[in-house]
Amino acid sequence: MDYNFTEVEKKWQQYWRENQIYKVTADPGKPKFYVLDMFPYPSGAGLHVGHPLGYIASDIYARYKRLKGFNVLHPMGYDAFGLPAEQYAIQTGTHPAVTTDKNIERYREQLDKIGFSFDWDREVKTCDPSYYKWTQWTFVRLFESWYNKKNNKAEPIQTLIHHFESFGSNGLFAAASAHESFTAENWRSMNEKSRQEMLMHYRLAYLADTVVNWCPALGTVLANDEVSEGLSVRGGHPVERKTMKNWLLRITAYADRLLEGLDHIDWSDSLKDIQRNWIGKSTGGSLLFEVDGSNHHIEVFTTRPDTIFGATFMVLAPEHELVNAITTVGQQAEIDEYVHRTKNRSERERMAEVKKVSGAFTGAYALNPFTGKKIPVWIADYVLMGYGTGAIMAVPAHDSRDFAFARHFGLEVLQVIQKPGEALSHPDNWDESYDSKEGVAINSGFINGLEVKQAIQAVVTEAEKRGIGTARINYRLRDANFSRQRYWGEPFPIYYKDGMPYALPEDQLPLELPAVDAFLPTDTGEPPLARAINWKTKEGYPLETNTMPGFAGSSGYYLRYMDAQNNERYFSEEAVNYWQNVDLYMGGAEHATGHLIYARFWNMFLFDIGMAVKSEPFQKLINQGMIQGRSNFVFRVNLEKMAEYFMWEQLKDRKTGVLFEKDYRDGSRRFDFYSAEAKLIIEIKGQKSLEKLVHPYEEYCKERGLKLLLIPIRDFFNMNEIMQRVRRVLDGEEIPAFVEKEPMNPVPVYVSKNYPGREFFSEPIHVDINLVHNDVLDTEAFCNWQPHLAGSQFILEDGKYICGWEVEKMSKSKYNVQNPDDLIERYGADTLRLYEMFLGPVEQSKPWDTQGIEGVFRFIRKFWRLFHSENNEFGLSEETPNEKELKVLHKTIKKIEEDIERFSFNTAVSAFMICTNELNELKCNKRKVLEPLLIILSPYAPHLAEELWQLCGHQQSVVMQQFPAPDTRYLVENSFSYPVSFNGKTRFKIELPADMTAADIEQAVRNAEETKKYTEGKQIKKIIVVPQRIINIVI
RNA sequence: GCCCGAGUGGUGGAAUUGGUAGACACGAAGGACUUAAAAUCCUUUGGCCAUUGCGGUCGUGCCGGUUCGAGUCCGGCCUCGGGUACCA
Repeated sequence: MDYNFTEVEKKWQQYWRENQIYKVTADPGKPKFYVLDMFPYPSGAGLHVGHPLGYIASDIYARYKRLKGFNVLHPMGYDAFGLPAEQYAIQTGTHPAVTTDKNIERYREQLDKIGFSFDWDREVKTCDPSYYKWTQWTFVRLFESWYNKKNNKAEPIQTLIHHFESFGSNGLFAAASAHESFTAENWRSMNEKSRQEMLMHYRLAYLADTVVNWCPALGTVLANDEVSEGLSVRGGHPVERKTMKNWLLRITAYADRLLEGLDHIDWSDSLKDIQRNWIGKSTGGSLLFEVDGSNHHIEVFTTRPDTIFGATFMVLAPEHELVNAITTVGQQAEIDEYVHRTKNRSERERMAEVKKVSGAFTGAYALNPFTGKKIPVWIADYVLMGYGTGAIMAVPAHDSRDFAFARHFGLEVLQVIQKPGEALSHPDNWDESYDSKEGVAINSGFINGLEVKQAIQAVVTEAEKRGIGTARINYRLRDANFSRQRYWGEPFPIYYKDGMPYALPEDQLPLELPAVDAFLPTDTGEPPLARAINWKTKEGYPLETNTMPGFAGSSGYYLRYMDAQNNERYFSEEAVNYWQNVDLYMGGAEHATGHLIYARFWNMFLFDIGMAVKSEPFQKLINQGMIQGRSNFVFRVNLEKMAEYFMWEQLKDRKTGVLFEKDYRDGSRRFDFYSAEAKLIIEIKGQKSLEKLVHPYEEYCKERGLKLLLIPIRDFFNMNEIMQRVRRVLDGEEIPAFVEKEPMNPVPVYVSKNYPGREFFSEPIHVDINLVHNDVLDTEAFCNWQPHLAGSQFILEDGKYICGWEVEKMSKSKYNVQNPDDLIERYGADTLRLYEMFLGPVEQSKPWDTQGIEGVFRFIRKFWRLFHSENNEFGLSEETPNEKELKVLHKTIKKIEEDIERFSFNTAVSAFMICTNELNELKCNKRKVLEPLLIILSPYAPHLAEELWQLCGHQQSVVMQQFPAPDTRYLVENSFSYPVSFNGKTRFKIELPADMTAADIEQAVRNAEETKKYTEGKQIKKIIVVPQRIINIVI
């Protein structure tokens, strides 16, 4: 063994730990840099190779920045509250804290083995009371705040109370839930409870009745981003709609700032797009419709006020509050039935029936505010209560859903937008609605002839003038549901007095999670915390029994890292002023609509109240790609099918001189092979079936004067013998149809991937990737893998068994999970680090495949050998390096620096390989070349670099060194090999001085021998010369 | 349906601003060293034609365009991946 990575890596990991090499403190004398990874949820399965991909990339960057003189904050911790540990607790009774601690220990062990430069003194666990104290603290601040749209920031609830006392709700411009306006006198006459109820409409953390995503299987409510296609993201359980009282965060107050902030951060466009779509800003207007013969008004939101003249009916969501009030007696039964039906439909059913048109008529009519025309009011579930006002004006001519509805119920369709130059056709003849993104208004009273854009403006202006409408912006984003009916989460620091919630005073935080006798809801359906004994305040007020969701603890964790051990504050002012925000955040794009939105919101709020100093938490973000699994397959043979396949190979295409048919049918009978010419039936089956069938077959053949051959499957291991028998029959010989032999013990047979016909007689079965090396199966290990595989037979190709492969999700059941520990044991952490980077761009998703890791492993040993003699003795030359050697060194320094700066880690690894190959060729072992190389390699392969650095005679860790500057003097070339192309096709190369002028180059090329050959007497029209790049001759 | 992103050898990928397509690595084939294996080293390796050497020709999902020159830019299409979905 030339380089003992096992020993060396252990040695340095211990050194780093004992000497606290990666401990950082705020140091105003140095520029800061904050590199953060999305902290993991510690699952029972441990880390697989996909997790560290981002950690390795960020670790390399952090180490690089440190060598560049930055004070680098690079912490790690655990998102430790979560459903899996709680589900496990329900099943086994083990407290989630116990499971979580155990998992964290395992994670830590795995992380340590990879050699990360984390400052573990700053570790946080979201389930630790000293941490969640600040999650609770922030919640209380949210509860005690409202959003003032005039100042565009959150303010203490006190300022709102002052306003109420003086003006009531008048003159207020705030983010609030819908409610009746009131005067200062109203306010003063309210009792405590009513006032609290009123304040609840404004608080940034508020309690409200909401239609929620209820997941019965998990026994909890889920946020929108935790539900996908009507199923829970975790576990895939069905989700229902249910109305419940829950805590919500008024994130919608920040919708515009969340949107606007995206313009100032360095995230990928796709991620920004996802967030923009999720926020879903749409600009339009709200219009008020009178209900004919009543005092009720229906407000609608529309992005197309210009189509108001085409509104031929109106649709309300079935849950709309006015439905009951406006429904006529005659229609009551129908409406009730429809409302009942939609209410009791699961979310999945609703989504599955999207294409089906349904609805019911209320019997009421609304009046078009501009024309006064009576239009019928319907209800239908294609209108959602949660968006806009829960009511729409339907313009069937120009909206596909309204069109479908109108057609289904025979409602009027009226065209109001027309594209210039297009002929009018009657809407009755349309198959679909008419696209109205562009065009001019027709049939539209005072806006006739106006372009869409102008028409929208004109309608809004007119509506405002008449007091029947206003310009309005709407967001798709909903307030975030913050309650979970679960045990394993942060308790709310809230108690109830007279049914109204109040926040615990700060000195009573943290409110610790109580002990419970079981992790299940109570018999009355209350959350698990209701089981806790004495779950009330000192004064005896009951405490909230819901807990906070997963995203609570992960929203502000990056701030806590800045000052993780502070017992007095979330974090000190000094710390936040120094560390500011995250400069580089590495993590998965799957958090785009969850964590990454909530954290931005959380941070903006903390910014508003003067805690955070930057309004955006994560300046630059890189999404590491997902690592998919690469599964291997063996092909299990169906012996009968295989025998039939081989037989057919011998019989088909008149190979025997007579024509055979395969799968010949006679009534309900079927024969494998039949030849009308030779009057012969050949049947292949297992020995035992043949024994049973021999008589019926013989009878059948006798009746029809046919010859018969019954061939047991086992004979196929001797194809020659079978074909001899066939030939003898064809030659007219009388031979017995069936020869009884000893039955065969069936053993599983597996056929190699490229064996001819394999796909016809075998089926793929997942095989553990650890039994496969470069797609070649270790057949012995395979036989020992599972008991039923003992004694398996293999049909090989070129003496090997080649497996099939496919890219799939990494999962236990597919036997394709690769954990880093195994690889570290075999190749070492440095190889793993380099290989994960070498695989391709960090941002790209790719399958994990260990093919190729050997190459990186070889590089590590080659690099080691640059410093060692053939007998593995360390030794460097003190000679002055020559130009060539210096060029290799400085070229590499430059390339590595450029590559790290643009997060191109894979090409940097290549550059190290090229450099090593070149120095190897130059037989260079000079200290002046190799030492700087160690420093630039150290972010990638820290253990190897430390060991060699020490062998070089240095006392201080390589981590403490400075990144060398490339000396461009050595990079200057004095000649350049120009590719000469003709009409863009490269033909030959010409070596010319690098500083030659374009004119001289042109002349040199004209005179070149080869030029004449390729012009072949044709006239040169033009020569393009790009110095130091190319020459192109146009002929 | 709508909004993004990506398609390059047998494989992972490189080509940074429109300028030598396939760097680097794996795999494969052949060879050296070795009693043997491992390790190491050398040669070849996009397809087709030619092969004694020279070379020729096609080629970055498909079709077209801009340009002296296109993997890179533009238009249209196909396939795959991600997001989202009665959002008015």
